Amino acid sequence: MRTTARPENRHQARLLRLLRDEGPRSRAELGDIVRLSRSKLAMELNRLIELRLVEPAGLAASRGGRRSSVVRLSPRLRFVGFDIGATSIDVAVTNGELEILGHLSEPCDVRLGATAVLERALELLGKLRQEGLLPEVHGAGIGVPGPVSFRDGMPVAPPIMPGWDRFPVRDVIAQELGCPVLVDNDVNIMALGELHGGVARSVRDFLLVKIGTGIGCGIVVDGAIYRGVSGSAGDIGHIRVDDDGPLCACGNTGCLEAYFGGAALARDALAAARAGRSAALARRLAEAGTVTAADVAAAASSGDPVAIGMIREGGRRVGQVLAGLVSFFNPGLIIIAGGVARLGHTLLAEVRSVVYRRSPPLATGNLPIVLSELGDHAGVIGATRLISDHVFSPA
Amino acid sequence: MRTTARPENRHQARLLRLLRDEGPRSRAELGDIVRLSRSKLAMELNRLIELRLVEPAGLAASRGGRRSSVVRLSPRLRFVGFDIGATSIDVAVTNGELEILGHLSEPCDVRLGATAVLERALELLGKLRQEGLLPEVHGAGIGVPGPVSFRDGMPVAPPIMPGWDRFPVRDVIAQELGCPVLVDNDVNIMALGELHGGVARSVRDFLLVKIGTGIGCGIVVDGAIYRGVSGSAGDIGHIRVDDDGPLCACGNTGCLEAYFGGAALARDALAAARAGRSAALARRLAEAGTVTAADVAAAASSGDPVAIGMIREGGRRVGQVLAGLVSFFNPGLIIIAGGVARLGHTLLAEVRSVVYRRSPPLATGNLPIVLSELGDHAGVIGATRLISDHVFSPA
DNA sequence: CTTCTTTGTTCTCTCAGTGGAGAAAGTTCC
DNA sequence: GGAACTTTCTCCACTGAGAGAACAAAGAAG
Repeated sequence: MRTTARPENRHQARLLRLLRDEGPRSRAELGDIVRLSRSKLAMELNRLIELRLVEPAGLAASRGGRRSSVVRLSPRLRFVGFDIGATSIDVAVTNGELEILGHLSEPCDVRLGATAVLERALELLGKLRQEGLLPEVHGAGIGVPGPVSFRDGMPVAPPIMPGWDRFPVRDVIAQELGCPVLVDNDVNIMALGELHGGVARSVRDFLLVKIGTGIGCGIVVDGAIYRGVSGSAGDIGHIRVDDDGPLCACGNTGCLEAYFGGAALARDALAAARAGRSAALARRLAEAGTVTAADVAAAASSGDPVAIGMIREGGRRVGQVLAGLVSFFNPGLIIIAGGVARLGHTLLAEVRSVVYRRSPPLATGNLPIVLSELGDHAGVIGATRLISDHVFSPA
Repeated sequence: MRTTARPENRHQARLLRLLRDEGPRSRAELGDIVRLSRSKLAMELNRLIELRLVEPAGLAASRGGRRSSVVRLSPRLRFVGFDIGATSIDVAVTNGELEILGHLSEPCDVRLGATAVLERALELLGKLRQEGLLPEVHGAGIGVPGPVSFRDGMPVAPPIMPGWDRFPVRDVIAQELGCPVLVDNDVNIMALGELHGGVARSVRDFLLVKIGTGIGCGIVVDGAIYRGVSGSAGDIGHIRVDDDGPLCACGNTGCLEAYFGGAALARDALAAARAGRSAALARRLAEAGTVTAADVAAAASSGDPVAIGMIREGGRRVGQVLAGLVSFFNPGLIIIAGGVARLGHTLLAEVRSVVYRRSPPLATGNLPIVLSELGDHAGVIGATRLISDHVFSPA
C-alpha cells in the first residue's frame, strides 16, 4: 500500500485541521481565519487538492457579490479508531471530519493476549471494509486499558493485560494497515474524544474520570494530553481513600478501585445478594449464578435501595479523591465516563456534593462536573482524533 | 525613567536567554547552538549590542585559528526579586545571569496589609540601591503567599493576607520602579528558582512542595508553571488526609495543613510542652511564654524524641497526600522546601517511605524526592527568573 | 615565511509571504 | 436593462528573513 499523503508545511496542516473541525468552508472564510494573504492561501489549497487531501465542493450562495468556492476534506479520507477495553472491543471508521461512518462493538476479554485481541479487532475492521467503508485509510488510533509508552507505541507493565507487556501494538498494526498508527491509554483517548466533539470542546484544562473495570483519569493541559514522565499520569485507581479499607489487587489496602472498581462492585453485590439484603441482586444471583457490576447498575436504575446505596457510597469515595485533585490541579471541567456513568445523576450528585464541599471555593467556583456526552463513542472518536492530529501535521 | 530595552525578535530573545543560562559565550559557540548562519547571528548580536543588552567581552584563546570574540549580557543589567512570605520579606538584586549581587531579609507580618508590606519591601530595595547595586533595573518579580491572578498581577481571595485581595501589586510596583513587573504565587516562584539554578535544572515535569506557615505545591509542566484555570492550582494544604482529624481554619476537618502547617505544629508543641511530654519544648514555653513551629524544628534537631515524632507524623501525612499526587501527575522529581525542610532527612525519610510504598511502581521507579537546593534563595531567584523570561521575550 | 585553520564580515541569492491591480461573477437600485 | 457597487479569485511585483559563498583577519604549525 502506498504511503498516505501528508501536509507539507504548517499552513497546510492548519488548513486541514480547520476543515476537520469546522467542516467545509469557502476560501474567503478560511482566509479570514488563518490570516494568510489570498494568494498564499490559494497556493496552499491548490497544493492540498493536488495531494488529494482536499477537494472543491461547489459554490456557496452569493452574499452580495461573486459566489465563493467551497472546499472540503476529501470524502475518501478515512480514519480508524480502536478502543480496546478490559472486556470489549470497539472499532469505528470515520471520514476526515471524524464523523462515524461505521461502528462495531463486541465483548472480548483483554486477557486473551495481544495477538488474539488485535486479530479480532482487525477482523471487525475487515467487516467494515467489506461494507465499502474504507476506500483510503489515512491513519489509525488505538486505546488500550493500561499504561502505555506513547513514544514506543506499546503497553508497559499493564496490571490487567497479561501478554501485552511491551508488545509492539503500534508497529504491528501499522504494518498490517500500511498507515500511521498511534497507541495511547484508553482514558486519554476518551478525553481527546470529549475535547474534539463532546462537552470539553471549549475547555483547555480538564479531567476525564473513567469508572469501569478500573478507574483512571485523562489529564488535558492546554488542550493536549498530559502523560507524565513515564506515561502513567492519571492512574488514580490506587489512590488511598481510607487507611483500613479492603485489600486491593495491587497489594495495598484502601485503594479507590478496591471500593468502586468493577471487581469491588461485583464483590459487594455478591455479598448483598447472599445475605439477602437486596431482592433484585439475589434474583440475579439465582438466575445467572453470579452478579456483576452491570447488575448493580441495572438494580440501581430500577430503584433497588441497596444497589443505589452502593453507587452513592462509591460516588462519595470518588468525590473524595477528586476533591484532592481539584485542589491540586484546578481544572475547568470534570467529565465522568465509563460503564458506571450510565447511573447518571445518582452518582453525579454524590460526586458533586463531596467535591464542592471539600475543595477550595476558588477552584470550584466555576467547575462543571458532568457526564460524558459521547458515551460509548468517546474512545473511538478520541482515537481518530489522536491519529488525525498526527497525520494533519507537517511530516 | 525611560522604558527598558527588549529583544526585537525570537532570535534575539533566544540569544539573551542562552547568555543568561550559559554565561558568556563566543560568537562561534552561539552559532553552533542556535543554528543560525554566521551572518544572521552577527546581525542580531550587533543589534543587541546597540540596544545595550549585550556587550563584547574580549577574545577567547585560540583553538588553532583566529581567536573568537566573546559576548556577554551587559554587566549593568539588573533584575529584582521580591519574596513576600507570611512572616518575612526577602529582596534580592541579580545581574543578567540571575546571580545574586545583594540580598536582604527581614521578618514582616503579611497581615500588616499590602501598602505597608510593599513599602517596607521597597525600603529594603532602597538600601541595596544605596550600595550602588542598581545601575539599571530591567524587571522585577514578586512572590506572594496566596492565590494570584497572574494575568491581573494581583492576589485573589487570599486566606492569610487581609487587605491584599485584588490589590494591584504588579501595577503599583511597576509604577514605582518604572520597569516590567510580574506577580506570582510564592510556591510557583520557588519552583522556577529550582528549575533555573537548583535541583530541577534538567527536569521538565516536577513538583515543589513548600511546607511552612501554609502548605502549597508548585507544578511545573514541560518547563513552565501550570497555574490552573483560576490560578489556584497547587493549593494542596486543604486536601483531606483523615475523616475525623482536627478542625482547620478553612472550616473542614482533617486538612493536611491542620496536621502539619505552622499553626498546627505550634498547637501540638504547646500541648506537648504543657503536658510535660517534652522537656525541650517545656523549657521553651517557660522561657518565651509560647512555642512555635521553629521551636519544634530546633528541638527535633537537638534530638528531642517528641519533636522528632511530630516531624515524622507530619512527614507521613505529607507523604500520603504526595502519594496520591504522584499517582495522578507522575512527576520526574519532587522537591521539599520551606521552613520545615530544614529538618532534612527525618522528614524526607518519612515522605519517601510513604510515597514509594503507596504509589504505582511505574511512577516511582525513577522519582527522586529531595530537599530544596537553593533554600532561602529559591524564592527570590525564581522571581527574577519569572521576570527575566518575560523581559527576554519579543515585545 | 608559507600553508592551514578558525573566525568574522560582506554581498548576493532564494524563498515565503504580502498587498495591489485586474478579472470574474454576482446583487441592488434606478 | 443598465449602471454602480460588492465579493471573490488570480496574477504579479515587491519586501524581508535567512542561507551560503567569497573574502578578510588572525593565529597555529611546519
